Amino acid sequence: MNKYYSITELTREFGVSTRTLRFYEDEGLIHPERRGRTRLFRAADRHLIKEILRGRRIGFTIAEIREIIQVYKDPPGESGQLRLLMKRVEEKREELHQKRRDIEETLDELNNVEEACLTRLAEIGVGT
Amino acid sequence: MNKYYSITELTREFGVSTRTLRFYEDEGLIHPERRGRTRLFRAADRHLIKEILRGRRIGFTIAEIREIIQVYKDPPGESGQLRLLMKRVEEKREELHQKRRDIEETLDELNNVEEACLTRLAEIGVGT
DNA sequence: CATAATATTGACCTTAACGTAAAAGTCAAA
DNA sequence: TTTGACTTTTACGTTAAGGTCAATATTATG
Repeated sequence: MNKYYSITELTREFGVSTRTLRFYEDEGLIHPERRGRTRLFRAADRHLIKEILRGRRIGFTIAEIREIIQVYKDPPGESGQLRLLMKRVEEKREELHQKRRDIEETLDELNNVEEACLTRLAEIGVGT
Repeated sequence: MNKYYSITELTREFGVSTRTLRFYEDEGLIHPERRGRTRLFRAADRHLIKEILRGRRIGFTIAEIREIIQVYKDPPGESGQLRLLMKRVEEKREELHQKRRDIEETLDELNNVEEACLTRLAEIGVGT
């Protein structure tokens, strides 16, 4: 095991461009190894990419994602920093709860739209 | 009743700038009335703004939001269009489901971070 | 060995969603 | 009447997150 992933391998798996992965490296989110100039991605990098993309999907900015990664890499030791972090965590939680409510409401609306479509189709269907 | 809202009234309620509301008008999302040059917003506009901002929070683009509003304003009558719309609805639903999963996972992670903080704080607290 | 696939860096380009600043008009209150 | 709050339009600026293109390796394979 201990496999390496090539960049295109990962772009195919995740449906992103090489530019995107290089961009994430430039932004300090990932740090693939190198053989010569070529990037070699480890399972850990792959996993990190997965998390980055998840963050992206829910609307986190690169800066926010970087911050989160930083916290995992080296968590704060001082109590003031810890409290600050907890406050930020609480804020993010609120934000995500709101987003979840937004999604629920929108899903309800989509259901309504679909039903309206079906009703209308049935009406039309009768006359066809 | 039948009240009008001024633009600043709404910016305060929703925490957005006047630029934003004017932008939404330029983009054809809302159509406030006018008295002279001044915009007068109705309850319906206010409600629409609420929906626009909800869409924004879950990552919809202006174009997508406009499209949704359009569907409500004048739903397609032809069966081909209806089927197309239903397909789009299904896609959106998938997207939102994914997003909801992403949020759940991230909320779990936030919980972990918080717990780690508390644990660490307790450790430090002992020695302080 | 030639071709195709894949890799690199560097540089400029693009799009969305507003921000910001300028110049000017309206209206109420002190 | 002047100050302050609010309004308008026009127009250029900004930021994030990559896209796109060029020029150049490296590598595998038929």
